[in-house]
Amino acid sequence: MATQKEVAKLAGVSFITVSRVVNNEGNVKEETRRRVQEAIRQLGYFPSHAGKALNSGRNNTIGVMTPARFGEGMENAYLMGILRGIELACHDRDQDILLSPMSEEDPEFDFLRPYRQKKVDGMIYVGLKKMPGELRGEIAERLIPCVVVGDRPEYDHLSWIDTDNERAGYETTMRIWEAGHRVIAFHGLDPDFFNANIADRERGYRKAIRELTGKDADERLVWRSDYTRSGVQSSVREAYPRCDPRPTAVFCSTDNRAIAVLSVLPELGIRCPQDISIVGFDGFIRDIVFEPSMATNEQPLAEMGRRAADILLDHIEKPDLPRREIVFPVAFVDGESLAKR
Amino acid sequence: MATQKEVAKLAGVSFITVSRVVNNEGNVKEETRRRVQEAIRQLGYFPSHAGKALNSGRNNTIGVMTPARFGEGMENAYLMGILRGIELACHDRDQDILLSPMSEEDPEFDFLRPYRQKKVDGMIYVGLKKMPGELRGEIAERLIPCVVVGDRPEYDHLSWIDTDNERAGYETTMRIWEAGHRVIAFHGLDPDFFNANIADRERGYRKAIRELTGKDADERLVWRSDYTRSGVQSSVREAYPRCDPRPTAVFCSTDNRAIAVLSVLPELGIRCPQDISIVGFDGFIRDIVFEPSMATNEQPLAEMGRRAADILLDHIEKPDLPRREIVFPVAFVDGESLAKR
DNA sequence: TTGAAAGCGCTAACAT
DNA sequence: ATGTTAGCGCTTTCAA
Repeated sequence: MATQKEVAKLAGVSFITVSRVVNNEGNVKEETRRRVQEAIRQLGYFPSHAGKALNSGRNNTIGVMTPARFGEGMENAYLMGILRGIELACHDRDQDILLSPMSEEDPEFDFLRPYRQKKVDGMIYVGLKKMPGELRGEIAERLIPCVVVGDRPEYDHLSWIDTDNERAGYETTMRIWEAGHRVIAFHGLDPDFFNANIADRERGYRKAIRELTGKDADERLVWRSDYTRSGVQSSVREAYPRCDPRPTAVFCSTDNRAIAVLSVLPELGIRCPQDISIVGFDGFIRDIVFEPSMATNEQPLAEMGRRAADILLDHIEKPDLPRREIVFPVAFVDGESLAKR
Repeated sequence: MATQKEVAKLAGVSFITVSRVVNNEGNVKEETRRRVQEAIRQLGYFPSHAGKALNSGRNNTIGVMTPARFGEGMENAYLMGILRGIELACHDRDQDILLSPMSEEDPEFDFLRPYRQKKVDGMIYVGLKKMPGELRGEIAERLIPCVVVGDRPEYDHLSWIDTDNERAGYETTMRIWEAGHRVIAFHGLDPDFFNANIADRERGYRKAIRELTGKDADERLVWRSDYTRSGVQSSVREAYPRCDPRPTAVFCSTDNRAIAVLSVLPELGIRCPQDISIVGFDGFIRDIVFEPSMATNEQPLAEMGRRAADILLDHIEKPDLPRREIVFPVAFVDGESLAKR
């Protein structure tokens, strides 16, 4: 592919003039400019990224680091929603996105590699799991432009964007109560796993229950499992019959859980919403499950991704900008799965 | 961040020795190597990508170009599945993935930009729509390493990977027939749109019907709409009552369509699977819709993405390799939505 | 208005 | 075994 030099030769000027034309700098006679442009067109010249990057230190590329992986089906609708927003912001600001396939199982995985190689100007961490401590330390110390999405690493120099999961958990529980339910179960995550979002939702649930009943939540009403459908199903099979009185509503910490809970109801001989109400969280399945339509909570994923990228790019351009902490609200979406009693 | 030069200074050697150590070349005394490594560690040196790329012409990055965008919810489970596979291959072969946010609405969008800038070594086109003709021409002419996924641009130098949609459409129709159905509708796409996959599935349907009945398919049984749920719904509302006799099964060209069809049944006073069977295509909702569980067809998306990336990387490494054309089989997944009669 | 020289970080080729 | 020179494509001085 053609280089500046070749264009220069064809146009009968020096390569620096080509550079000037390409970058729309002044100080080029109109006729020269035209000649250069013609040569560019003729040779199909395109400025090479590497030369530019080497020189300027800028890549016009941001990295997305995440322990979450692309999956098939629903698995990673969260990551996809965030990426959608990042993409929009990057489109507006002429940036590309670099995905570096790394997995935590890798003994020597290093989320920051793309930055260390100067392949990207900054990074967005989409953290369904917590960001590793050493990573936080290094990012803070070396002032690496970075924005965390979906977690709140209270750490200097780390900007983050999150939704108010605790509040959403609280308000959802309140809403279920107001619909007339007095025994409300929560379906969360096994303690072997950790997920900040889910933990926050549970905290909100507990807080609401405390306020509403004057007592701490009955632990028999807090159901738990791993991430699998079968795990959820067996947890419900076990936990439901043990509850006394039986819950009339289950607040599920994710839509996937809500679906799995829904699927196990027939064998327990109960129906939704006649016998039990179900509320989910995420909004991923709103368009898919429609009988009953699912009451859930929706996070503004695209908006979050977009803000993350915008903040990151601001940081990159002006390193002294103060870090940002943004909490997005979660929107409740009503559905038939939540019935009045 | 430290450079080779600084490391060299600290270790008391010349920068070329640092390069040798970093690249594990021979001809370095063990003691020198150790000294250099210590200096590298101390300074946290990491080879810069730009310098290397400028020199070698290789970026160790492949681009993914696609008119499909990341979406929220189900919208782009297809793209996500493919990306998953690309990611796996790239992980194995130490490559990164570049996403360049471009949209066709953009007057001056140019899918090849990242390649022209030498930001990537090759590209994968994930084509739910057909690849624009000029693009195909340029790629072929300039021998740009490129693999097309989900379409078959019969063109020199263009490798592609696709699933056998026509055969899947044919076999699915056969299967529905074998289940005892004699009036089988097909739900496809409005002619205003084009989607090679869906068109192929329809072709398979028509072929099977011709073989089975000795006649061309009854056009009243070929339903069509745009991509929206409400579009699908109203198409069914209109088309179903006009059929005489009424179909006992609908072969939907995508799962999204199947869901939408399912959702409109109540108002038509028919139930699935008792009154009408439904078969989908894609397998995206297998884990979500379970009453009835959906009979569908699954494409091996991750495997496809993986092969695409592998082929692309082979092409990049050995430009003279012949182009590849790979057809993956589609797997039928049985479900309660397809009932015997 | 144009150009020459130097340097960004790295490696290949050629010394020593 | 180690170092020197040159050059990848570009931009930033500085000079004409």
